[in-house]
Amino acid sequence: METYSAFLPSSSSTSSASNLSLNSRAYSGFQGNRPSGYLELMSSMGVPSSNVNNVSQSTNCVGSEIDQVNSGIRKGYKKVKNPRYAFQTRSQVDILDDGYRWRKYGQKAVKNNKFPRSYYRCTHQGCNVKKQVQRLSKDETIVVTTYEGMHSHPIEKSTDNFEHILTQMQIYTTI
DNA sequence: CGACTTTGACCTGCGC
DNA sequence: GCGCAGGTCAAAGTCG
Repeated sequence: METYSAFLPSSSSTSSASNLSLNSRAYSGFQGNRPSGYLELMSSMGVPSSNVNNVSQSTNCVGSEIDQVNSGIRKGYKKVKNPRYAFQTRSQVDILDDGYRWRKYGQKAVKNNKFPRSYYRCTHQGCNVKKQVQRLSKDETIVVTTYEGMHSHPIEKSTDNFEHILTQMQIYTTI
């Protein structure tokens, strides 16, 4: 899971300026595949929404990465190479309500991080999208959410609030 | 009772 | 080969 860390503010870098540059870089890397920006990107990859009540202040779309690594072959699942997309959110809570229903299937302590990483799977039948949620130890107000895979079904909740945030994110990334 | 969380065990990949 | 870290499973527990 360290592969996407290059997209995250590696040093102190919670400043907006630093995030901005990182955002732009991450975004430009995406543009080849998703020319319409984050809103469409997230929508198409199945991360369309969240409840703004959970987002205390800013949602910095820092990480976004196609990490073609996945877990190895094991009973019941195969070596699939799904794209992964990481987002950094400044939030008081770990779980952002993105409109989908998730079931937690694991939690692990992470090295060099006092906060555990939580593993979630979309509960929709036939949809095997996963996400990982982890809080940064160096700045515990920041939650990093990594999505893996694409939803094969519509959103289950209203998404208005988060779309507003996404719009702002899009503005950020297009500067 | 079904959906969900918790948590220890297990498996795999990787570096040494 | 060994140990570590990351990722997943699955049984047990909790909750509405």
